[in-house]
Amino acid sequence: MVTEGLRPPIPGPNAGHRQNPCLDSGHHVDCLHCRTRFLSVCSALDEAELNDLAQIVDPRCVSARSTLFSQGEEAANVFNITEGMARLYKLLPDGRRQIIGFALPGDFLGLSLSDQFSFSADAVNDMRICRIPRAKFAQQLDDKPRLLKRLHEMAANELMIAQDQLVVLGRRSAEERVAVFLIGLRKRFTAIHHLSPTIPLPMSRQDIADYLGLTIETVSRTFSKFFREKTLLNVPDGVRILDLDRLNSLAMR
Amino acid sequence: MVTEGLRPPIPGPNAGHRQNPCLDSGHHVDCLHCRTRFLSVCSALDEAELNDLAQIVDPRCVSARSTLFSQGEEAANVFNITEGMARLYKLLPDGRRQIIGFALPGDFLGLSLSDQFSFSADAVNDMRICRIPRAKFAQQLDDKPRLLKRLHEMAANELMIAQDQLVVLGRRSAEERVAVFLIGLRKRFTAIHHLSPTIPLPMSRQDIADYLGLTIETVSRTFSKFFREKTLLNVPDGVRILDLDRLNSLAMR
DNA sequence: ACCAATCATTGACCTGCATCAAAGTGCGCT
DNA sequence: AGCGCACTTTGATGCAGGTCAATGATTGGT
Repeated sequence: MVTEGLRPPIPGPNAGHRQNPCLDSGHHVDCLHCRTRFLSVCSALDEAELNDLAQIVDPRCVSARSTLFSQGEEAANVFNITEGMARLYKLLPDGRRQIIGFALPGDFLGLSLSDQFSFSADAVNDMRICRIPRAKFAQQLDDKPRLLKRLHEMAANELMIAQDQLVVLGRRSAEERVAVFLIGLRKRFTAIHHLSPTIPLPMSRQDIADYLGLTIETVSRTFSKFFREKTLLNVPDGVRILDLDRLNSLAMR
Repeated sequence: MVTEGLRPPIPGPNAGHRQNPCLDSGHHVDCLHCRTRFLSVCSALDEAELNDLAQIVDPRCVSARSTLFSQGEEAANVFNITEGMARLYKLLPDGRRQIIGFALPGDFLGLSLSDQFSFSADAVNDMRICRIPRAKFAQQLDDKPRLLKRLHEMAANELMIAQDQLVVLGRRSAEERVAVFLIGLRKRFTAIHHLSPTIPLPMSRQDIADYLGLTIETVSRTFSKFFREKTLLNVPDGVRILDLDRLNSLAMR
C-alpha cells in the first residue's frame, strides 16, 4: 500500500470520510474541505476562488525517498504539501549537501515562480501533495490579488526563517544548533497538529547533520548527550522533550 | 560635509546636475530620473505611478555608522537604497553577531512588510536612501498589482540569495567562503556600476568575518594568503582580482 | 526466521579554525 | 610632526567538531 509509513491522519472535521487523494487525480478535487486549507496559500481564497484552483490542481501521492524535483530542472509545476515531509537541499559539485529546509503540510514549493528550481526536493516519508502547473498558477495570481499577497507573505516568512538559520549556521555551537532545530520543529508541528510532548523525527541523522552544517557523528553525539543528561528522551521515530527550559536556554534568541 | 567619504558618483544621464537629495526632504522628489529607478522596486512603475510614489518618499542622507533601524523596532518605514552600503545583521543575546547581508543601491529594506524589523541595519559608509512610510507604501501595493509583483520577485530573489548563503555557512571552508563573497560582491557591483577590475570593500574585516561565520583573524589570514599567491592584489579600499579562475574554482557551485 | 543492507552510535585521533597575544598600519586631531 | 585610537596582520597555542574505524541496532527482502 502506498500510504504505508504515514503517521495516522490527524482527526479533523472530515476524519474517516476522506477518500484517498491518490485516486482522485483528474477527478473531483475538494479544496474546500482540505485539511491544510487554512495553513496553506489557499487561506487567501474564498469558496468560489477555491473552485477555480480546484480545476487546475492535481493531488498526488509521493512515496518515501522519491524525488519531487531537482535543482536546475524546468519548474513546470508548483506544489502544495498536504501530508508528510520533504527535504529541500542544494548540492555542491563535489557532493557536499546542504539541506535548506524541511517542508511540512501547508508549505508551498515554488514561491519564487522562477522557471527553474533553485534546489532539489524529495520525500522524507510518504507524502500527499497538490501539484499545480506553474503557468496556470501564475494566471490565477494575476486574477486574484489576495492570492499574490498571500504568496508574498509566505515568501517573506520563508526569508525570515532562512535568515534565522544563517545565524544558526554562522554563529552557533553544535549543541545550540540541535536545540534550535528541535524547538523550531516542535513549533512547526504544533501549528499543524495539536501540541504533543513528542517530536517526530522522520528524517535521518544524516539529514539533520546536513541541515545543521554538522556531521552525522556530531549530531549523534549531541543527541546522546541530551539523552544522558535527561534533556531528551529517545522514543520510537522521535524524541520527547524532558527539560524544555534547558533546550530553550540553549536555543535562546 | 555630510557626503564626505562617499565614492564619486557614477556618471549617468544627469551626472553633475544632481542636487543633493539631502536638501530635498519635503520638497520635490524626482523619482523619474533616479539613478536606481531600474534597479529598484520602482522599475515596476510607469511615470504616473512613479509620481504617486514621489508624493510619499522622503529622500535622506545617512552618515556612515549611523543606524537605519534595529531588530524588534516598530517598522514605521521601509527603505529604498540609492547610494552607499548598509550592513544587515542579527545579534544573539550574548553579543554574537551574524551579518545576513550587505544592502546596495536598488535594494529594498522591509520586503516582509511586517510590523517589526527582524534584523538591524546600519550604514557602512555614507548613504542616500528613500524613506517611505510603511502604511502608505502598503496602500500603494493595493492599488498597483505590478508593484506587489515586483516586491514579491525581489523577496523571492532575496530568499534564493539567503539559501545560497546557507550552503556557504553550512558546508564551505574559510578559503571558499571568502572566494564566494568576493565573486558575489563583484557581480552585484557590476549590476550597479559598470564592470570594474577592483572590488571596493567599504566594510571592515570584522564585518566580513561576521558575514562569513568566521573570525577576523581567519578572514585576514585568508586575504593574506590570496595576496601572497597573487590571486588578489591589495588596493586602497578594496581588492583587485588577479586570478579569476582560481577564485571561481574555489567558489564553484 | 534469517540474512543483507542501511543507519546510528561510540571511540580514538586529527585538523581547521578559534582564541589569545603582540606588533604593525593608517588616520584624525591638535 | 607627533599622539592616540581603531583596525589589521601575524604568530603561538587550544579545542570543537571533523575524520576514520569499529560495533550495534533497525529494517526490508526472501
